[in-house]
This record gives sequence, C-alpha cells and structure tokens, in this order.
Amino acid sequence: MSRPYVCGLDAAVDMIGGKWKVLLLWAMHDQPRRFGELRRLLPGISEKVLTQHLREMAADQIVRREAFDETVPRVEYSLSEFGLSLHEALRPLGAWGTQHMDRIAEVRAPA
Amino acid sequence: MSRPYVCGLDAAVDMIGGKWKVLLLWAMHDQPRRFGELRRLLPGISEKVLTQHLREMAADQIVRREAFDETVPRVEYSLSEFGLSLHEALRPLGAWGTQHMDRIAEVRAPA
DNA sequence: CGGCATCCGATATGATACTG
DNA sequence: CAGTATCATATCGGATGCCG
Repeated sequence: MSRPYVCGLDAAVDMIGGKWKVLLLWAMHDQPRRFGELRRLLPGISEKVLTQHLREMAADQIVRREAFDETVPRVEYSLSEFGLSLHEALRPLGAWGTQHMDRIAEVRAPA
Repeated sequence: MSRPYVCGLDAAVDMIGGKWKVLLLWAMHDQPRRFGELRRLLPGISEKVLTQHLREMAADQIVRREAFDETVPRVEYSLSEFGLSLHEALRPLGAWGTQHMDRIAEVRAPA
C-alpha cells in the first residue's frame, strides 16, 4: 500500500492482500498445518508464493511458525490469537460471499 | 483470480481486491458521490484507476452509475443494495482494523 | 467535468531447478 | 520435507495528454 491508513478497513484489508491469504487463514483456522499440507490444500499455489505469504503472515503476527528438529524436517503453521481474531472478523464477509456466490460467479465468471 | 472459488470468503475478497475499493465503498456508503468528489476523497488515486475501479464495481453490480445529461457533465455513483450489503459484511473487519490499528502499523510501518 | 488512450515502471505471481 | 535461487510473466498502478 505505502500510504497512511484512512480507516481501520484498509488497514485490515492490507493484512489479507495476498492472493491466497484468506485461503491460508481458512486452512489453518481449526488446526495446525504443515507446509506440504498447505500446498496440497491450495491447488495451484507455487512453493515460492506459499513461502512468501507464510513469512509475511508470520511477520504480521497472524501465524505462528514452529520448526521441529527431527530426522525428517517438519514445520507447522498455525493461527495466533491475533490471526484467529482476524479470522473471526472475516466470518461475516465469508458468509456474504457464500450467500451471494452465484451472483458473484455470474458477474465475474471465474474458471 | 482466474480460479474457481474455494469458499465464499475468497469470492468476497475478489470483489474488494483493488487497491482503493474498500475506500470507495466507504466513501459512497452514506451518499451518492460525483467523480471529482471521489477523487478528492481519495488523495493519491489517479483518474485512470478511479475510472477502472468504478467500472469494475459497476460491472460487479456493487455501485450504480447515473449520468445526467446536462450542460455541465455530471455523473453520480452510489452503492446498490448489493454494495450496501457488502459494506455491512465488511463492518466487523473495519472494526477489527480500527481496534488493532496500532499493532498493524507496528508490524507494517506504512508511510 | 468526466472521462479515455498510451506508455512506463513497480509489484505480484508463477515455473523450474536445486539444496540441507 | 521444507524450503531457496533464478528467471520469466502478468497484473497493477501512475503520469501524461487529449476529447466531448
């Protein structure tokens, strides 16, 4: 954005600006997820972008990253309290999207 | 996006993806606004982007465009019922942003 | 006043190959 | 498995000038 926030709304939107962030939020909202797991849950996302988004969201304190030093590398990502509260704030928007999905698909006609 | 919606949330986010769309939503939520008025309300936006966003939002049936054929050109933009319902769905997110503005500014440090 | 056309740079996203 | 590095592309946003 690179501009002072005019209201809380664009500050909030700034946190979910990435192409896949709300989906990541959704994927992690009820359980921790591993890197490869998230990749499978978001078909089409590249490893690079997944890494970038997770790093940004961690920097934003929305997600927690926990690395386990075992024989097989394992990293788990989960929502922080802050991230959970963001997810809660997004629920009405999600409900709105679900409710009007048909209409949205009509005007947008995504693949 | 060019990808089928996985849940209502990313469908909704798809509608507010533009850099200034939530601000436009906010600017119009309580009264119709003229083109030049919106430009003044969103310092920094270019005419081109303003035009593009308004056209997209009109195509998305979020805003209504009304052109008056008078001696002086006049066009008014206002939220449709659909746009108003979207604005309502965004309120918790706006409240979240307002509530955590300090923290967001901390991790993001915008201009 | 309310646009549209064009060009340009910045940023976001993606494909592929390689590594600890 | 969980990344990193590099290269390429796409989309977004901005500046400028012109028009009814």
